[in-house]
Amino acid sequence: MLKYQQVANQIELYIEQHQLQQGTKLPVLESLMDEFSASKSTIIKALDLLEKKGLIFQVRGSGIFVRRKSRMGYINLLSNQGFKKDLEEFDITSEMLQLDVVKPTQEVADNLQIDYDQGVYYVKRIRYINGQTLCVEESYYDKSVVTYLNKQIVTESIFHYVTEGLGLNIGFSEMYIKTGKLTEEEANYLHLKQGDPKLVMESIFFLSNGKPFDFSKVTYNYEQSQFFLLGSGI
Amino acid sequence: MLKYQQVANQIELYIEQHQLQQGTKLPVLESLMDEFSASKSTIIKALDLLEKKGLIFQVRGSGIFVRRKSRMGYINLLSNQGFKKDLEEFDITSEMLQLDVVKPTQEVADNLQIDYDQGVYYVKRIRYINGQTLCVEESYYDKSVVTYLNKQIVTESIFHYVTEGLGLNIGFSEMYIKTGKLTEEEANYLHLKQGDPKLVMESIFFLSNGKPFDFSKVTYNYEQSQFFLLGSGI
DNA sequence: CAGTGGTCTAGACCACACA
DNA sequence: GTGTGGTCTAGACCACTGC
Repeated sequence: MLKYQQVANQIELYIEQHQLQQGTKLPVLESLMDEFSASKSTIIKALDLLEKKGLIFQVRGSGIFVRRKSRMGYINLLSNQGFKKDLEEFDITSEMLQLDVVKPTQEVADNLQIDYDQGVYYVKRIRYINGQTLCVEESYYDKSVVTYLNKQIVTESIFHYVTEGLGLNIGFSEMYIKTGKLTEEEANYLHLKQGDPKLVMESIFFLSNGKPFDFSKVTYNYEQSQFFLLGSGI
Repeated sequence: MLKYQQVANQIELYIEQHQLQQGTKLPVLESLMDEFSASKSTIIKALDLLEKKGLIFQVRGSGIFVRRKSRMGYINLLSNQGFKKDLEEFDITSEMLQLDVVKPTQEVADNLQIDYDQGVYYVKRIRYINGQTLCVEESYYDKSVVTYLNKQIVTESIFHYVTEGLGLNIGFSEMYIKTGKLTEEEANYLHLKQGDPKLVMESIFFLSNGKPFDFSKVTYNYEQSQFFLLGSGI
């Protein structure tokens, strides 16, 4: 693990364990440099990580301060990207409804940047949060990248399999969010009524070499889902 | 302006003007260092900015590549620039419905971290996109920070006034997103029906010293609004 | 004006991609 | 192995905050 990540983790741990309240000032840079035997740049890089995570904020000429905790019960749009680590915090289970190799529709082919005659894995799942229906998820995986899927992989974590099993690196993602009215089929899955509100999130995940490999459409239960997002800088 | 921002701007300009396509490889670091007479760290910091913005992606051991453009017509949740930049091809106007100094409710006082007897500015606005109602916005400003507001400021840009007119620095923000059903009043404003879907976004904006000064609740017309978000790293 | 965070540099060394 | 991006360092200097 990189040094600045280690430093960040240790500072984070310190804040948690000492239950530092919002506004508490952390030691000045020079102290942190001494404590962690690191250069200024390394400390700053660690602090930038924590700032991005929303734990602290830095004020030039003044100090480094603990930021208040954001509201509980919201899903973090930027850390909960389907990655294993973030899903573990909630009690999320999933049930597979379908797993097939299909020809992509134009929409899917466009988003995955593949030809219409290339096969894709189609996966349909329902996810539950603490036993309640959270969302219906339809995912398409480029079969030339994700060469094999089975029920076990799909029920556990596809992303874990992609990174660990296939040794691929996930680089970045795009997410699109809209609201609309539930169709009859969606309403049945979510135990809601047709015409009720839904939140639809389309995501595209890219390998670190820029190749898109996963296009997903997720329909959320509007009663079970709320999201949050931290902004920094302007 | 800082050097790494300048470098980032120039590279961005270069990509735009040469209409570089997705996957195009940019010059290697050393070339960029020469071209901009900057050190490696400075170039990397510039590239990090562009990566965060979603313009490029960097692959260790391989190169720096242009990322594809994301879909048009979506509002960037992280840009913090209002809608102007994302929807600049559309015609956005806003109408002020109310501007008053009021006592905060508990919800407002909590979010702005002030006492119940401190005054806050209450601003209610409607925003239109191409003549259609986009959203209804209710904002509360801590009056001890935003000491004065009038109709002109509110109709133009409050954030511009806060930064330029009052000389304050905006530091970071929190955003909370949920969906629900429109109330009768909201439906009237948005020219939709009671019970139709709505997307509600609550935002809290903080000065760079950590003081929250703006708490806003925005109710979007579900037919007119869609959002996007770029993820990077893991 | 003292204290503190941020930028910038030059260079050593490391980690990964690709052929 | 070569090329390329990333980490890390030590130190000079800059910019902002607040007494």
